[in-house]
Amino acid sequence: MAAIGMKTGMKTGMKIGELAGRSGLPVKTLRYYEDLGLLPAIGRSEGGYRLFAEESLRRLKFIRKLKTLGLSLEEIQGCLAVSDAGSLPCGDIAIQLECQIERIDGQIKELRQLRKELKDLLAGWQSDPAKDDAVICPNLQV
Amino acid sequence: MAAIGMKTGMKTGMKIGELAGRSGLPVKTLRYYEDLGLLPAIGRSEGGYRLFAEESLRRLKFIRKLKTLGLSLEEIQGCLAVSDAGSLPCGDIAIQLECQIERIDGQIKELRQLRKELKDLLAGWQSDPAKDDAVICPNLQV
DNA sequence: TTAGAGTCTCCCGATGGCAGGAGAGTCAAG
DNA sequence: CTTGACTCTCCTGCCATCGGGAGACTCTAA
Repeated sequence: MAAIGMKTGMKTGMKIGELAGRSGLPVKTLRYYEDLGLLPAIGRSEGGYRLFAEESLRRLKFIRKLKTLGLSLEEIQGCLAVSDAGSLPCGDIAIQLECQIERIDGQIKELRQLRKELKDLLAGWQSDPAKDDAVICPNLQV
Repeated sequence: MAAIGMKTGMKTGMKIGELAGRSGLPVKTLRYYEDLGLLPAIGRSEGGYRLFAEESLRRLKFIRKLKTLGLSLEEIQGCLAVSDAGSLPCGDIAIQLECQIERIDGQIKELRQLRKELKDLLAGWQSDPAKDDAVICPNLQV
């Protein structure tokens, strides 16, 4: 209690709109994250407004970064839990990212397989085949 | 009205259960397709049961084939509409399949890009970096 | 004091392709 | 006639990630 007008010192938290503006995320998203436990508020104002710490900005950047890397909110929550427990989450994050790479590899493999199938099919495609009432499209062996 | 017991000749359509059994698809799916207009029934029995023609089996094979190739039911419906209009849908199907290849290429590209990003990130990963209170994970530039 | 902006909770919608179930009617065999 | 299998319509849920809006409340600046 030193001086009057301690605007910077007496931070009691920012409201959700400010956090939205500063983070660039919609208010809805922030509420959603808070509901999930991903983004804890430091409390509520007398009127019931969520109050967030400056720290939340860092947390949001972290969340969005992992999201752009393809992690689900649930996986991100796991990483954050490690961080919140006090230890550096780097190891756990690395594991998640490696899992993500494997998932991506699997997806790429499937897509390539499918692509090959399509290509092969189109390679022998007859644009104007003899009409065959026994099939809808003579190019498809169904 | 020739003979009695014209079991094979007097086909008035099969009920949904038979079609399900013969096509290997769940009843629910068939009803869904019929609701969408993908699989028209030839009518209803007195009791209100859907009645399907033999033709429906061919149609279902066609649908499932295009589905395994990654087309949406909406796209398949487009192909079927051409067929139903009397012309061979081969050309339109080929267009859809080429679109599908392009989509797949786009997806593969995105996935590869993402994979590269992840790999690069992990390449310089420090499993036990110096603690930095300004970031949650020092390996992520957020 | 009052207007307006911000915030609250709660509920619905959307995407795609069905699955599960309730409650009621239909049909064939015994 | 009865029983049990089949079918009908209609409603809900799922998977993830929010977006939109209603109705009520709070806060701030003039």
